[in-house]
Amino acid sequence: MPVTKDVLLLQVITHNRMTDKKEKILIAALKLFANEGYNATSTSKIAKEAGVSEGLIFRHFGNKEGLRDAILLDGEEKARIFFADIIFETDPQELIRKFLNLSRKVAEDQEVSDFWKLQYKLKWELEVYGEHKMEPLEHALSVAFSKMGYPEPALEARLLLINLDGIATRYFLQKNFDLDAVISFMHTKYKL
Amino acid sequence: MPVTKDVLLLQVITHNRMTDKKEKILIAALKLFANEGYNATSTSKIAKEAGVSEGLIFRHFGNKEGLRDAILLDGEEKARIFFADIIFETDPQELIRKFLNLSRKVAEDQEVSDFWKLQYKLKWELEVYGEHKMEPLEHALSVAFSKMGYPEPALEARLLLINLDGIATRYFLQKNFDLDAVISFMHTKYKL
DNA sequence: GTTTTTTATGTGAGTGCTTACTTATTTATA
DNA sequence: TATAAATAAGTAAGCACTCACATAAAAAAC
Repeated sequence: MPVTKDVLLLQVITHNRMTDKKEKILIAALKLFANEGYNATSTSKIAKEAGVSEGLIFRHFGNKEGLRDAILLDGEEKARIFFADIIFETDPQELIRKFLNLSRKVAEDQEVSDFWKLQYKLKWELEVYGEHKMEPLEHALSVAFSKMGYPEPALEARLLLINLDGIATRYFLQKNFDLDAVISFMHTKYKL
Repeated sequence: MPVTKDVLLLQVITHNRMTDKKEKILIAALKLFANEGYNATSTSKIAKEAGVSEGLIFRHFGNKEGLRDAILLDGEEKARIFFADIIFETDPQELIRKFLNLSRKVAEDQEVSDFWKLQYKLKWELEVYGEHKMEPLEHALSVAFSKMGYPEPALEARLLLINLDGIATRYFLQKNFDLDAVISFMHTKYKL
């Protein structure tokens, strides 16, 4: 069975249900990890924020690392959904355009913004990049650049993704970063 | 008195001297903060790594934050020195070439690598970008692009610096990142 | 359909250990 | 000998995690 957009969406709809309190722990941990960092957030703090006994964290997730991994696993799914619309675009120009619009889409929604901030924060705190998450996107970009006649589509795709990491760094950390100026400049560079 | 390369270098040579053990603490803390993170590194660990009693850290730096700030302050100076050779280059093509060579220079020296890794790690842990550190470099790049006839030199410079942040993210976090492939591709893109 | 048994969910007071930091005392240097 | 540098041995607070126990929900037995 081939992987399609519908299959990706289905995987989220059929996601295993969980208890109210378990979900509250996940939401509280996501918020605290994103704002204070993983190591700086204690399990007692998470329990307090979630309105739950501390022991329940360990009942559901085994240990603190288990809670972290549960959040990361959930994140992989969210990321795939977030990229699905780009990956299955057939027109190359439109694909690049949609890709460049990613950061604007992130900036528009506070919850989405927090999610990606956490992803980058954890990357640096745990020192794992998780390149497999970006691989389908890189491949789709590479195909698009190839269709558009670029001489080095694979490298062109990689460089564009590296650029996205740079933009994320600035957007989340530099207080007066002018996102629109940079994105529209990139539009002209790629002749869109 | 105008700021020149010599003035920048002088500031390091005349830098206040410090005791052996104080410097050992700074070196150990830099290494541990860079590789394990600020919150994940205990003062006792630093003392052990430096071969020094734990109390000495607090005698010299007051508290853990004081040690962190001392490292960051030292870092601003190191960053200026590191960029000086690029900023005072007059030939635009050579300036861009030297800039693109920065990451290779970082990769060559473990201590320099630790230093820049720490800078980025702390950026994310403390959520401050410190754009003023990069401003002279951005200005120099902008002038170079202007000399080379680029229509939007300021934006071109900013995009190149953003790219550097992306490259740093990959270089420090993605285990199999091919730095040389990306850098040499950028050389061709800028026709160097 | 009610009782009994089993399982899943949840609690809060502990556990030993580590943390950042202090203080009293000794060692080196000028 | 006076002052600064360094140490060893603390301290209270906070950490991740455990455990005996309570309750609620589901399954099984009658």
